[in-house]
This record gives sequence, structure tokens and C-alpha cells, in this order.
Amino acid sequence: MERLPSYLHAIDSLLSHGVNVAPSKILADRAGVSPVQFRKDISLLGGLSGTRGSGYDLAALRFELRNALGSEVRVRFVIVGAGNLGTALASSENFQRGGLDLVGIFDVSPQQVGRRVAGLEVLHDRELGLKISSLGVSIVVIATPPEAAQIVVDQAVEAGAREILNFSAAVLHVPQDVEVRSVDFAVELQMLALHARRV
Amino acid sequence: MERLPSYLHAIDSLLSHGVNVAPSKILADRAGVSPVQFRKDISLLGGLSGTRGSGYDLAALRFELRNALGSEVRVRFVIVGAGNLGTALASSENFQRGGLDLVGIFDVSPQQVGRRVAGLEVLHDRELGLKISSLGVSIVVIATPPEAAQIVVDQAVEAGAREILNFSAAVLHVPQDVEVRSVDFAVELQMLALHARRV
DNA sequence: TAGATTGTTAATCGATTAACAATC
DNA sequence: TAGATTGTTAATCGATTAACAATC
Repeated sequence: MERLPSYLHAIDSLLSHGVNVAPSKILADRAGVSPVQFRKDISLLGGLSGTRGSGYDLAALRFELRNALGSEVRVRFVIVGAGNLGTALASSENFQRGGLDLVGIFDVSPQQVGRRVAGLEVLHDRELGLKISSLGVSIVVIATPPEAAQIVVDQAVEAGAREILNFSAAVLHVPQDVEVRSVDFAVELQMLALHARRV
Repeated sequence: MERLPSYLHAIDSLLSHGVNVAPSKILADRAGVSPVQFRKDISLLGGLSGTRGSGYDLAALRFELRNALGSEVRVRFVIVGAGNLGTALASSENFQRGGLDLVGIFDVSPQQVGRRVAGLEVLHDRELGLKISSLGVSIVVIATPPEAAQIVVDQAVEAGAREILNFSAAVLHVPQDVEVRSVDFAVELQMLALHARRV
């Protein structure tokens, strides 16, 4: 499931080069997986769009994928923390394919509040709860220092957020029905350091 | 294995609060995993340091973990891309526990080159290869736009890098003996969006 | 001893891969 | 038909969890 977006990306890239049909080998390579895994994933989707002997009709496959990802339904998210990390995330823009809308950026620092980032004015954290409940925001991205993370999450969940993407080093505690995904730079690095030392 | 750093973090935090012995329940909770999983992981390490009935001697456990992670051997890494993302990563500092040394930051933009980030002067990309081979850098963090990522990786691998941490949206191709870990903001968001739409 | 907690074995689960039959 | 390529079944693998015996 987590590979679907990269499949979609591979398809878009091929379509923009004028390719309309491609075998799993090509598609899988562009998405960084094995051809078998690609085919397995696609077949699990149900509405098959491959043709034995030639490959996949990219337009049909794209339709299937977008359907599976539910990309027509737009989802709103906000970023808390307008420092370097928050700014980088807000500016990345590649979240736009995929039906995602960034509708708010928050910070507590007077230096950040009022600044414009990615076309949005940075608001103070105290407005976070209201914004979440009034706009129906369900995803909150945490780009704050670890000390502030849990407090922000508690406010966000209280206001109705149900998915948290955590870029701080903090371990977050949330109710059962809230999903948390965490990205920890230090942990990722240490995994690689392990590999480096083993050699 | 990827959970070890967070166990270490939990231990350090408890030790600094004056706690010397703790049961798996407490430690696991702080690390965000189940007590069973914690015990399983620790027991897999070999040199056991838990006492039935009371819990783990934190100092001993810390020793075991640091040993397993090989934290005494310092590993050098560089960051390519000194934009918001690269700057955020360089400033995160929480990689320092763990024996990791940031020894270089690179960019192609004249506006970035010469600027100081996290105590280091930003160098031009063209110096990347030399720096990697002369300092024995094995980990390269990619914080460039996706278009530049593969080119940078090719240079880095050519110069001797063996681990890549990729924050760009590009799918990277490397030789068999090079390890790549990728963090894609858009993909993470889409996973959460999936969850949001399902509700 | 009784209570708490570890360490381990076996069961479960899910994801990946191998092998191959189906078919364009 | 022959070659290429998909779709599926079964085997494999690894990681997680449940259950419980060991023991402080």
C-alpha cells in the first residue's frame, strides 16, 4: 500500500514521456521494487489492467491507482513548527499530486508568526485547535522541538486531528484511534552507521 | 535493531532522573513499543542484564546497547544540500549521541556556498568526492532537489561512500554493496491520507 | 513463600519470493 | 506458433505475539 504512490509517480513520469504501455519490469525499476512485487501489488488491487505479453496500459493503471488511493477526496493537513524543517516540508510541493492540501503553518516564536511560507501566513500555535476543528483538518505534521511535540499533539487530537506525522525525536502517546508515523533523523542515521561499522 | 537507539534514549532519560533500575514495562513505554518486544530484543543481544522480579540495571543495559550499536567507533557523514532541509538536519544535533560526526555540508548555489551551518562552512558540490575519499566518509545524506539526487549519489559512491540517506523524492540506483534508506515526505503523508479517507 | 518480572519456546501473522500456469 | 509477460499458488522468510516456565 505504501508503494502505491511511487507506482503512480513512475506512471506519470512515463506518460509524460509519451509512453502508453509498459511492462512490470520497467515500472518496477522506476519505483525501486522487483517486477514480481509490482505485479503482486497491482493484482491485489482487483481491477486488472495488464496485458500478458505486452505489459500495462498506463492510463488504465493510473486510474486504478488513483482510485485505490482515493485521490479524488482531498485531505487537509497543517504543519506545526515553521523553522527550517517546517519550511522545507511546506515548500516541498510534491505532496500536491495525491489530493493533499496544506492549509496552515504554526509556530510559537514571534519571529516566525506573520512570516509567509509557501503562500501561507504563519499563525501562532494558540490558533491551532480552532483551525483544526473549523477546517476539518485531520493530519498534523510535527516539525517542532521534541519538548513541544507531545503538547502540540494533545491539542491537535483534542481538536479532532486523527493522523500525526512526527518529525521530532519525541515518542508520542495518542489514543487508540489516532495513527502516528514517525521519522527520526538520528535513528535513520544510526541504522546506516551500524551498516558502516559492520563492514 | 532499529529500535535500539530509542531504547538507549529511554535509558539515558531515566538515568538522568536518578533511576537506576527499571522494568521492561517502563522502558518499553518510553520507547514506544510493547514490553514483550523490548525483552525479546534485549535478550537477542546476548549479554543479559535483567533481573527477574525487579527489572533491568540501567547502567549495565546501557553498556550492552552501546556495545551492540558499536557506538565507540565514530562514523563520519556529510550532508548534500544546504537549503532549509539540509540546514534543519545539520542543526538537529541529536545524532551526536551515537558516535556520529557531521564533517561536511555541500551545495551548488553561490548563495549557500561559504555560509556557515552548524559550525561548518558550506562547500561547493564539486569538492564532495575529494572530501569523502580524504576523510573516509561513509554516509551521505541527500537533501537536494530530486533532479540532482542521482548525480550526487553517483559521485559519492564513486568516491567511496557506502550508505545513503535519501530525503529527496527520487528513487536512487546504487551498486549492490551500497545501502540506501529513503524518507519521502509525500509518501508518508499519503499513507496518513489513506487512513484519513478510510474513516 | 508470594508477587513481580524476565527469558524462551512455540504459534501466529504478514509480507516477500519462487515457480509456473495462463494467455496475449 | 513462439516469445514475452501477466496473474496466482505455494513456499519461504522474518518479525511479532502469546503463553508460560524460570527465578529473583
